[in-house]
Amino acid sequence: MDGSPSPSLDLKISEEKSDIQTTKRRKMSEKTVVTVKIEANENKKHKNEGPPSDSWSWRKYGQKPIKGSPYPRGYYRCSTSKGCFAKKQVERCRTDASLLIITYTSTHNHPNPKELKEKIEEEQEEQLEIENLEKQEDPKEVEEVKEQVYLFDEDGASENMTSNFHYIHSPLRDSDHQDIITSIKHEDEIQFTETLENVLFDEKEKPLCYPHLMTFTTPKSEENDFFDELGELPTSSSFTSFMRGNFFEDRILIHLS
DNA sequence: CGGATTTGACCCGCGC
DNA sequence: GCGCGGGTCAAATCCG
Repeated sequence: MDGSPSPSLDLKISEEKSDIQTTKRRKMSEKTVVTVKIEANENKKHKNEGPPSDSWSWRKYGQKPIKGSPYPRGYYRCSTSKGCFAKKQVERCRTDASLLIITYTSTHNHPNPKELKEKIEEEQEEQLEIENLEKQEDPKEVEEVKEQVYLFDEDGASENMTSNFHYIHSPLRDSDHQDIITSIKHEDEIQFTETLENVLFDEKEKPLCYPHLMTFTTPKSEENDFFDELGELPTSSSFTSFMRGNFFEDRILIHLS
């Protein structure tokens, strides 16, 4: 404080900074919250508070202790692309250390490297198939395969994957198959947000996490049980449709290495 | 040596 | 206006 060289300069810098920050903050409305169950806690030895790996590469830029929680929150931003605004926050559930709460903010503005790689490999395989068929000189079959490939590109199934960049819905990906499961919350799902907010973060009356609600490691026969339990909650149609639409689609496998 | 992580400082919003 | 809590920055440090 005593050594501040040029007050006017400092002021200017801080003004610019605050403009940037407020702009950033306004943009941060798009959030997806994912709770991740980590069964194999033994791996904590290797990666203490480390985040589960997903198909994006993240760079940690901060960590803060969170009031009321024994666990700090880590702040990560996407390091794949320089201009990418995607961020995530990783913290442990206050009441259940085996639950990670990951909050994704903003979407990636570039393709997912791994998905891109998979796509390229897929296309190469298709190309190979075409070439093989052409060798066999079966024009009809060749045409069929070509058509399929064409349609795949035409309807945007592959293009959208790389142009829409809404990857936050399946943020975590595979490798070692630990049991993980998760719930996901989108900020624009207001009713559901409130509901889940109550479940996860109601400090006044309830524990902050309901592990039994989160642990969908084998959901086939337990789905109904889960929804039975939810019956006590003020479920709205958007809530249930959200759950059916996204919840189980986004089953997540985590690689802890 | 370059990229990733750590960590204290700083800034901002919000509630009182 | 002040203090608190959360989010970000950036210098120092670590690591492959």
